[in-house]
Amino acid sequence: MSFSARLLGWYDRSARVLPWRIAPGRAEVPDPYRVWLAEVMLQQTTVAAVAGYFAHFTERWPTVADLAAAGDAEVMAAWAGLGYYARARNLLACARAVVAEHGGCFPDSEAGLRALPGIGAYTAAAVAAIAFGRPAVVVDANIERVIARHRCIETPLPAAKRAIRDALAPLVPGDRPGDFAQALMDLGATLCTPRAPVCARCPIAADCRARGRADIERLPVKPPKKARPRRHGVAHWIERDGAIWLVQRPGKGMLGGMRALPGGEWSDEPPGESGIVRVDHGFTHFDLTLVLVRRETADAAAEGIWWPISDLDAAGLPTLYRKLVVKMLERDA
DNA sequence: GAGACGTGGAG
DNA sequence: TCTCCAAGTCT
Repeated sequence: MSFSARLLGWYDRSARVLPWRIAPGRAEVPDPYRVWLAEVMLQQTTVAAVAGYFAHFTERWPTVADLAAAGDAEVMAAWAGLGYYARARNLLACARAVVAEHGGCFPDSEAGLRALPGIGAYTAAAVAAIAFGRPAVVVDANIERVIARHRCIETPLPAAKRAIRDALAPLVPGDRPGDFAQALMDLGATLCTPRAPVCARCPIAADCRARGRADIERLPVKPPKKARPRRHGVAHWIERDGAIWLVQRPGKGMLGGMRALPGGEWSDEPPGESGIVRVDHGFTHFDLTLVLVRRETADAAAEGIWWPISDLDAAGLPTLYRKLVVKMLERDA
């Protein structure tokens, strides 16, 4: 039996049930908007983390036109806590481009999708395959791992991407390419896991070159990690009449475009003053220690908004600031 | 190609 | 506690 037949047979029996997925065998037609939204949310983000956000977004903005008509602030606030906030900025830009330049319908080709904001090689291929049945070569981190092991590719990532893609391309079936891609991702997420893969239940183990190797977990080979430096910052708690002063961070860079507590630039050295509350927060490429100090007044020139303390959940603060606020309120309590 | 860019869960 | 890392994209 062919690679894709074995894989799809397994998928028909074992596909995960996910809110954005149409179960294999159902005649239902996928909604490209929902497929795209899920794919963007799932970039570098776990299924568990995405589920609630996906439900909220699709309920509040059922179509791409609804999303395109939404305001920047409400979309950024709805994304708060999910991370990688450039995705939210690009999400909105993409929705607006689909409405303005494509009459509200997503392009049905990989190239057309790839040209939209926030849609890279992976997402373009995934949407083309899943939403439009195009035989695109979908390669994400799961699929890289599955193929690197199946072919025993020893080249370290990211240089191995070419070999992985070349190995996968001839395996993509003309029929059910979307299920094929999702099957490989499910396989990587549930059986061909980074650690302790379950080869005994793998549908493609028969011809897997890494099966049985004691060092199968070594594949795919990845470059060594770099140490994360620690940085420091000060945030200001400016309170008046049961409200606190919130600002919006610059459109680019860390937490770009997100609502935040005001404060100084982050630095490599600890600040002179010690705060009343402190949080340690890990980002991808550095750890941050942020201290909170009271201030009586905001910068006269600064743009911002007085936000009721009783309704801070609705402010859409990223996790860093939410942690600080929670600690501050616990302290006062 | 390499670095920037979040967060929370698992082992 | 600590490291790894999850359906990547952009510059």
